Amino acid sequence: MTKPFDPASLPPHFDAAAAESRWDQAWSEAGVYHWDEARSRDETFVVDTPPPTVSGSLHMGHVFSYTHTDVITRQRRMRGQNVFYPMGWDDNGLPTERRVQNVFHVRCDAALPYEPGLSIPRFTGDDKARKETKPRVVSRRNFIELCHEVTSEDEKAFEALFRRIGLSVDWRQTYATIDDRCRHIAQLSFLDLVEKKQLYNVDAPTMWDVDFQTALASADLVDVEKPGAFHHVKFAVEGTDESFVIATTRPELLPACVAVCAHPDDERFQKYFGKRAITPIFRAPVRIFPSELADPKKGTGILMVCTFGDATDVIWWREQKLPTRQILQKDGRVKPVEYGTNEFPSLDATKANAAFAQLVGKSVSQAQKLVVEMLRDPANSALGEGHAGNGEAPLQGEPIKIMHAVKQYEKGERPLEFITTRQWFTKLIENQPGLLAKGREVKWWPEYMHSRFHNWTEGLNGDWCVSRQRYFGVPIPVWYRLDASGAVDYAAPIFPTRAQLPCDPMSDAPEGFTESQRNQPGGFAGDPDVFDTWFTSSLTPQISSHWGLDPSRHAKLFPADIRPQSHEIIRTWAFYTIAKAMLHEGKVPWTNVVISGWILDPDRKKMSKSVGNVVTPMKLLEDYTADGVRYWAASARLGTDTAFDEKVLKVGKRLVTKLFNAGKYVLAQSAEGDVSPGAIREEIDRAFIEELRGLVTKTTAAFDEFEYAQSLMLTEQFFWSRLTDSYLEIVKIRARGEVGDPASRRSAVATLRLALNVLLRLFAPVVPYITEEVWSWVFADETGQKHIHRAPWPTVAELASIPAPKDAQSFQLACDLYASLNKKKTESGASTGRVVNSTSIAASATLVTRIAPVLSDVLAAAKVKAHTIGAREPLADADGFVIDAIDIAPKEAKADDAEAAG
RNA sequence: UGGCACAUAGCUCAGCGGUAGAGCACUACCUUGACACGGUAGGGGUCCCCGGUUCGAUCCCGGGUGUGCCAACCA
Repeated sequence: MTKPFDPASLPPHFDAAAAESRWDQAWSEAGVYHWDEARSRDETFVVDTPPPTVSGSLHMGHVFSYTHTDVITRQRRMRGQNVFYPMGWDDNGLPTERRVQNVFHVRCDAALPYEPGLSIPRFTGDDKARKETKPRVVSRRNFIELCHEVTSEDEKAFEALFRRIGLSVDWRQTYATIDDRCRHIAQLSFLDLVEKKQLYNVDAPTMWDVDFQTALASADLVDVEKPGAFHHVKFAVEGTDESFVIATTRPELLPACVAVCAHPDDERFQKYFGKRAITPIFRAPVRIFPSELADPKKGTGILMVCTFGDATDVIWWREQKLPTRQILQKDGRVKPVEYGTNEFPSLDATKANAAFAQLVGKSVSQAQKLVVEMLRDPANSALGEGHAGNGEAPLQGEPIKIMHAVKQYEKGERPLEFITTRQWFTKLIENQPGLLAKGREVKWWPEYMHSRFHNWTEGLNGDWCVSRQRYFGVPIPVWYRLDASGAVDYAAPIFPTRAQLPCDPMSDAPEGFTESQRNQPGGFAGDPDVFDTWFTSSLTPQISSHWGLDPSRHAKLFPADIRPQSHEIIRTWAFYTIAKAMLHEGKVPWTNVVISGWILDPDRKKMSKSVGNVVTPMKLLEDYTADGVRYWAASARLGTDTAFDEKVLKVGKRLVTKLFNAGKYVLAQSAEGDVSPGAIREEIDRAFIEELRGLVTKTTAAFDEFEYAQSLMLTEQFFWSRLTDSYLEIVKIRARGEVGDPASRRSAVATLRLALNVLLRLFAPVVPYITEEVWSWVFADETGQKHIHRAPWPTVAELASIPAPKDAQSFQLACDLYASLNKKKTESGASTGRVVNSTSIAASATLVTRIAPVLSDVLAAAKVKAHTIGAREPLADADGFVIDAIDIAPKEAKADDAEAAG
């Protein structure tokens, strides 16, 4: 006898919310998702989880991609792999910095000393009070402590949501990108790269955001379409009576003009090469040189080179060894300079200085207006006596308005500037070939995502600026000596020893110095800067593996097996992670990158907080259950952007309900004696199992290619259309013992139970709650696998003991005949539940023979009392079963239905 | 301007060298003992356009068009 299972003990409807919290707790207590440190690397599956930014909230885009990872991970766990699935929190960086400033009304000053035990209350005042109260200024270390306080709350909320959606994370393996270990490993990375001569510091023009006042890397930039205008400005050619007109969108940089250039083949300007031009207003003599980079068709074909208007200016400055005339300071305003010096030569220094004085302290846009006004004044012409056109205004015509793409910081508002500052750089350019090779070594899913990496890497045009002039981040672990006059010696930085890490050079003194020597002549100064957040985030595989801290753990967890992420950060996160792994150990950081697409809103726009079109998960989890939400996420293939569609969630919830009901029904079927797979002996049962074998093969192959959506679709189709709509309906009567002998009843019950058991496991990675629920009713005890998520993934080998059917199509034929009978009933205006007194069936001779072994089940299911079946020419196999006649019994009278009885 | 991707039923999406699929929506019917969050039957598509390869193309190749992304362009 089967194990007693009383379906009546179950609630009529599945209470998903209760089950979710119950199972989450049970899984936690049982350690179902724990990584086993004792098992070997080759048995282990390591996930390099994306650490979400914890300043803010999670939306469906997060749920989407994290579910993809979880589905893959769960299937690996069921395949017996020792899964390492950590979670990180990215709290390092600007978003947290801003939030902490607001929450506590504080500002950070890296120069201040650390105040141990400092406690700052939350700022409760209104906006007015905020304006009137001066923010409390704290040291960087104290600021970081405050960041921890704020982010730990977000972390709790995030963890709760991630648990609710059933991420099978090993919550013992967590980190925050600003915690001690991450700081330690990031600083170790810095030291290692210094030792490997892959890191250097240099005083050079750097991409700079004037609002945040920090250096940037090209990966931090975005293009923004902005209005601008071409200004046509006349320059004179020294020692001639000639002149030419340049076009510029940045007339305010005229005082920083250091040269003029045109294409070498441009006949209009060839005669000027080697001569000097004279700028208007400032009357600075500047070189005129040829360059292939100048486009004869653009503007007027001849242009001014300034220090620095854009990236090309930097190239010309470097290649042509042009002088530096930096007129913008770090806040984007014009700084004081003096004309008539070597640095700022002028043929009329008095006039130049008078003009420039008006610009000092002005912003770029204010300066532009002023310069344009000056250019309208004929007195400011570059053209001296003897020049044709002497006496006209330098500005030729009105500025021509255009829209053009301008690079700016992705989090910023104003176009970036190039400002000469001292920064630390990681070498990329000389490593380009190696990086491209590493990109090919990694498997990309989908494969075409590799081209994103390849294109970006191939297009690199500078090293990676890793220093940022911010407060909240990992400090750059460097001090500099001060000479007797107090000047900083950047040439020989002092690095900490590895034992000193993690360290904050603004709070800690270098070895051989005492704190009293800080900022004193002959003493030292700490580097006030922090790392680019990607400098730390690019180490997530090493952070999880405790690189540099625990060699044996590192060997077990590095490189990782998969890196899940979305495509817009291939150029940042994926790229930098590959770069770090290569530079440190010559390895790839992971063997597979799996790329999730985006969730788009119904207008096909990316769901993002800044656009304000995000859908938050909580309501959807309540309405459609965690499994329903996961079903939605798992329905989308890797790499594919998907429009958010609530209908899919509905389908997911329906599946959950159906699994609950089907599970309940199947497990309620019982038979005397053995109902293990050995009892499966009927032809139709074996034919059904044969199809199940095909499903197991196909879904397993799909998962091997990370095609979880394909696996889900196949499993769902099989469950719905093969099991519940067909097989279950056809064998119902036999399973109830109303037809056939006890052995055939056992065969039906055994088949139903085996199919349910297998299907639950195939579904488990996608819908962990309902599958665990149904599993727990009977299978948990029966198999000894307490949790389905540790139960083995189904294999064909596991089904090998069940003999193949005589005819692989037996089940399909039964379905065909059953459908034909149903169709005939429907056409006759009767419901499919009606009893058939008699019917006559015709088919090809082969079909008549082949249907025989499964005929009784079909007739029972269709409630056929009497039938004839015979071969008829010229019916072919493809014609299927033809129902010639059907005699449907009158509607059965119900005992309690007087009307129907009459 | 270049690279990549996508273009299939009203909607969201599968599929794929052999004359089109699912779910939702729609129509008709059925409260049958797991499930009406169900079932049965059905309507609905020049598989973006034009060429080519092939016995045969929605699928492969070439060229368009449209959409999205990534990059270049910033004088």
